[in-house]
Amino acid sequence: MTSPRADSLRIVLADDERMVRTALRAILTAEPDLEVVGEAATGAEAVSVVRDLTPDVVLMDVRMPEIDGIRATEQILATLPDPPRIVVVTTFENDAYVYEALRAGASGFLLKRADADALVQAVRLVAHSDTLLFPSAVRALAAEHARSRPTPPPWVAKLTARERDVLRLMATGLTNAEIAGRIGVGPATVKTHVAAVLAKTGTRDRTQAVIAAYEAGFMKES
Amino acid sequence: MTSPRADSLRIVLADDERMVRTALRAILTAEPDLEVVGEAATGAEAVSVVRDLTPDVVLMDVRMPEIDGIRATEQILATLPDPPRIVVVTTFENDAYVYEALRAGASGFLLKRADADALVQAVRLVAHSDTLLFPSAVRALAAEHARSRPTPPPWVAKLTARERDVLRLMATGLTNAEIAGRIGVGPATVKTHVAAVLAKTGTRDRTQAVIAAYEAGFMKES
DNA sequence: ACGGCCCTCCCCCGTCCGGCGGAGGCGGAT
DNA sequence: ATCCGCCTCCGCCGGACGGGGGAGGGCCGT
Repeated sequence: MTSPRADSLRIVLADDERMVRTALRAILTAEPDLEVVGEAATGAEAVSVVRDLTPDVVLMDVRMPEIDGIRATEQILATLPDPPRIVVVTTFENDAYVYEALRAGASGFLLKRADADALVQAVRLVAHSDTLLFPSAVRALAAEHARSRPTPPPWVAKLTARERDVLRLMATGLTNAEIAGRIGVGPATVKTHVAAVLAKTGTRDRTQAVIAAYEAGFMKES
Repeated sequence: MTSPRADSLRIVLADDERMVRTALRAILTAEPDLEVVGEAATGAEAVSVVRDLTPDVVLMDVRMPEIDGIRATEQILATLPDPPRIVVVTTFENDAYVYEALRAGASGFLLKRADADALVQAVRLVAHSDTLLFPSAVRALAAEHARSRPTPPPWVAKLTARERDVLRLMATGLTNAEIAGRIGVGPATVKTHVAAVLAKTGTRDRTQAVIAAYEAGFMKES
């Protein structure tokens, strides 16, 4: 897709912290074959800067004001005919946003505490090739991960402790009577809790509630 | 962990196809800072060769006779005090083994059709750093992927096509009547299929059946 | 031609479930 | 001191569900 100029790699930095941009620029410009051609402090700015400068590689922070790195990545890849390779930069590994960014089409990701050597090699690597270390397999993996994620359910927070207990037991296949025996209350009480769970989850029967629990990843929070 | 010699990176190739080893050796030895110190044609051989030569990087094929690349990776990482970085080499992306290899502790993976430039850069990268492109986040992702796999349920095969349809619809929260309307049969027929599903899955009600479907990863085979 | 499997549908019946409205106690917040 | 949320229970009712048993038709392999 992106064809790097024969002379040097043109890079755009997008990060809301000036210090980070400065540090990245210092590291990258020390290399003769790398050139930082632009910076952006917000996602929106990143989109327009990239559109104007058509760099080879974008180092994109995930957490930025206005438009975050994921949306910016989406917009860049969707609107540009010959989009740059986008490397997502984050402070924490296991950042959930990273997976979404990869899903959005980012070519790689990078921790801010990576040393200078790794940084420049990564930029060169991602610019010259995508058959390696980030083939579509990883993107598919991330996509799958993100697909099972996008249910950061709003209702979980609204459930009371008791209702959570009951839902958890519902999701193991117990009947109301069995749940009652398990948590040491009367069957009528369980019915009340079940009704509350159904109302708060927006489901109409226990089966749908259990499905919602699974889809929301509720069963993994054991 | 691994501390590369200041002079050059010592590499071991493990692949059952001689041609592949030759090709990799040709590419790598063309670089002044890379040195191929050993080869192995089987997983078992790879383990002993690595143990003897203590290289910095191992390029490991996944599919090999006797012991495959995954087990070899496990054994190397488990038995050596200062293990090398292991890069898994595969022909096909989306190779399911790749995820298991990453889970076993491999530092990266590489497609055989990767070009020479990408190959050498990847080797350097993986030898010098792991804060980048394959931090533990990706490994955790691979682990999660592998963890959700090992549920190849025995009963799925025993379900008839119709019963699979019904189970799939059950797991979307539909009632028998709704399922009947959806697949264009009478409610009585659906009841029959549901009963068959319950019997074959060893569950007593639709809720437990849906749980079984989710636990078995049945819902991902859409 | 026959048995076997699958899909289709029927009736009866007992149970479980979910919706309705109501009630008491208890603790924390205002 | 009062209100509000949570937990605990009660009865009533209609509908959905699951078990049991039976039956007809189509397809396939023997």
